[in-house]
Parts: sequence; structure tokens; C-alpha cells
Amino acid sequence: MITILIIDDHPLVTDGIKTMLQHEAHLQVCKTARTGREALVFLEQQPVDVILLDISLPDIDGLALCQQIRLTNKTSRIIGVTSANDAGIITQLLHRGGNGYLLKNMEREELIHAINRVLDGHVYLSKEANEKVLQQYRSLDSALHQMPVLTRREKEILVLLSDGMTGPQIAEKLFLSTYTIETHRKNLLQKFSVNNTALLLKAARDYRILN
Amino acid sequence: MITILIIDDHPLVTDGIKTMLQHEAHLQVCKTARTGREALVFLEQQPVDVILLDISLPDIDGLALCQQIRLTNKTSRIIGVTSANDAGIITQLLHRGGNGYLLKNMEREELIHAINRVLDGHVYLSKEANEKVLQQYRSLDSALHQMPVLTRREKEILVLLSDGMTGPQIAEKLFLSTYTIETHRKNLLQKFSVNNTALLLKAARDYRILN
DNA sequence: CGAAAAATACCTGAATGCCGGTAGGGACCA
DNA sequence: TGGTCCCTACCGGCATTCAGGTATTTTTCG
Repeated sequence: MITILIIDDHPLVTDGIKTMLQHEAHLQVCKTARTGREALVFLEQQPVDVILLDISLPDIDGLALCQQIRLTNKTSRIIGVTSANDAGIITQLLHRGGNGYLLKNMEREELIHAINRVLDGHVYLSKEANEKVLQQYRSLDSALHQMPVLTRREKEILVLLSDGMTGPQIAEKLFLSTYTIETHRKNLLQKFSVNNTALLLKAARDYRILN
Repeated sequence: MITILIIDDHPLVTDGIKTMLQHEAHLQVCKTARTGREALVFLEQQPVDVILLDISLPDIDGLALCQQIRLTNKTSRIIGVTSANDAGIITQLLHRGGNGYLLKNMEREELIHAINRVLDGHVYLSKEANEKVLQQYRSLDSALHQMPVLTRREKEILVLLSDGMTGPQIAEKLFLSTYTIETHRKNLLQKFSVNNTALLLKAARDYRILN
């Protein structure tokens, strides 16, 4: 018996999914939660095999919830469900421990197929969703995703920042003025279009400039 | 007829793949390239349906090459092939326009299945590769050394910090006082024995609490 | 050589982070 | 019913970062 948890605040959606699954004897929806908190409390007492998570919840950040579920729940398979077909969400979801991605206008067969796939250890992405990702690259703004070109000094300082060193500490280590370090940091922030060091390091990892 | 380009600098690998595909009448390997440059030059003159790209090339960054191919080549399906089974590479590959991910120790059937899937508009990830991602989370159970025990609130705030949010921003999002957020941050810093947020996030990743 | 890029350094003001506390209320449990 | 967490909130003070600049020197390269 495969247990399923549905997280969505629209009864219409949860009912629809339950209906889709009602003739599958081995699939049992053991709980529907309307909020992230409700889901987390439930999961603490009773883990499930598959979690269908509405990412487009208005009151809570679905992506953060996915990551949070993953923190304490290593074996569950999480499938993100959304109506908003935002391309960036997919890689985000995988980043945060998701195993699949479905659109709300899915067919019954696709839902069941997706559940089987993720239980089998695969990642399942809906065809429509994947098309959106490809469109991202087809569109012109892919130039925006261009990897920033960093100078030697900038890379050096980026690494030291990722080691958690502060500006003054780096300055001392490299026998430079603190002003100089801050100038380099400023240029790094600008090149990555971010506004704090945590985001800078995150972006640098995304671009595989940092580990 | 489906045309295939293989990019790999090991003849052993390219030959192996060609052998796997030789009895498939509709699949034709029309070119093997040993360098990224060679592949790009070829693609300018003759686009192909499927590209099998060795990501673990020593002389060139395979992920960057994937992105570069995608910039000028919108319809080709790109499948990353690697022996190094680094979990982080998968989402990177998708982020840069890849459509699939295979390990070099794949079976013939899996290769053909993957080609069919990506041509069908899906994303294909090898089961083994996906398992690695999941292992990241499972390894927590056998947990390493003294991993700090975090409360629910602390985990939540840790995730938001890793998104680059500042204290005041998190406070606003969670309808809490800035003081409260800073208290939680303070406790997190103490639990991980670090003295700034960059090191906190680094440590949390080391403990596989964050991605 | 000459231009462009990179590296260095400085400044100010505002915002945020870090460190050392303290402290009340609620939940859980022996 | 008393102890122990957890969550919440507050304070002062100092350090650091961020966001705007400007400006000089050194390096790189056609």
C-alpha cells in the first residue's frame, strides 16, 4: 500500500486528485492538509510515501516548504503541483529535494505515471512544464543568464568570502586596504545582480564558480 | 532518421555508444567530436536531433558547453553523460538547457529509452543518478558527527537565510519582530559554532541540512 | 605606443549583522 | 508541580556590509 499526502488549500484540487486515484487500489490518500504547518505536524507523526505539494500556495512559500519537508523526511517522494507554469520553479524544486513536477491540468494517467516514476527512484517532469523550460532558453533573455566574467582578483576574493571571511580579514590576509576589498565585493555584487553576500555565494555556486 | 552527435574525448566511450546504437536502424551517429570547439563548428553547419555530451571533460567545462550549444541550438535535445556521479550537476545541467542525464555505466536499453524520452519532450534522468541525490538526504540518518539539533523555527529561518534574505525581510515575512529573528540567527550561529552567516550556510550544507 | 581593463584606494551615510546579555509565556513531561 | 525546551521579544554597543560615488596606478594587449 502506497500512502499519499496532498497539500493544497483548494478542496477542489484535493478532491480532484482523490477522484483520480480512487480506483487505484494500491494508492491511498491518507491525509489532505490545507497549510504547510498542518502538513509538517502530520508528517512528524506519520511519514508517507508520496507527497503532492501545491507550490503556488498563496499564504506560504511552497518551495521553502518542500525544502523543509525534505529536512526531516528523507525517503518521501515529493511531487510539486502548480497551475502557474513558471519555468524557474522546476530547477528550484529539484534543488530543494523535489522529485517531480506536475501541472494542475494533468490527465489521470499522467498523475499515476508520475507517482510510479518517482517511487521507482526517477525524477518526473510533466511534458508541458519541460517545454516551458526550453522556451526560457529560446527566448532572448537567455543572455541575462550569461555567466559573469570575473577577474582573477575577484575570483580570489569570492573564494575567501565563501570561506566566511569578513572584508577586514581578507584585507589583512592579502595586504590590501579594506576599501579595496569592499570595492571588489561591490563589483562582484553588481556582476551577479544581487544585493548581499549570501546571494552572491549562492549565485556563484549556481554558475559552478564555487563548490 | 534521428541524427546523433557524440561529444567525448575518449574514443572508448564514443565507440561504446556507437556499438550500443548500431542495431537501431532509425538512430544514426553522424559525428563524434573530441572537443567543444569541434562540436560547435560542426553544429553550425549541420544541426542534429540528439547530442550526447560528456560533462566530465577535463579540458573544458561541459556544463558551460551545454549552455553554449543551447544558445544557438534551440531544438536539439542534449543528454549529459558522466562517470563522476556528482549530485549537484544534475540540476545545473537542466538549468543550462540539458534534457537528460546518464551515467557511463548505463545499459544499452537505458540509453535508447533516454533518447526516446527526450525526443518526446520529456526530461530523462538516470535512476542511479537520481539515487545519488536521494542518498544525500538519507545519509543524514546515519548522521556524521555531532550534527546540531535544530528546532522547527530554526530550520525555517535557516532556509530563508540561505535564500539571501536579511533579518528584517524574514521578520516581515513571518510577522515576527526583527529581534526574534536575530535571536534565532544567534542560536543557529552558536549551534554550528560559527560567527557569521556565510559560514553558517556553509556548515549547514556540509551537514547536508541545506542544498 | 596608446587604449582599455584591472587593481588599488578613498569617502560618507545608512542599513544590517554580531555579541553580550535578560525575560516572559506556553507546551510537554516526569 | 517543577523543570526544561521553545518561541518570542527586548537592550546597548560595536563591527561590518551596502550603495552611491571619485580617482590614481598598473597591467594587458592590439
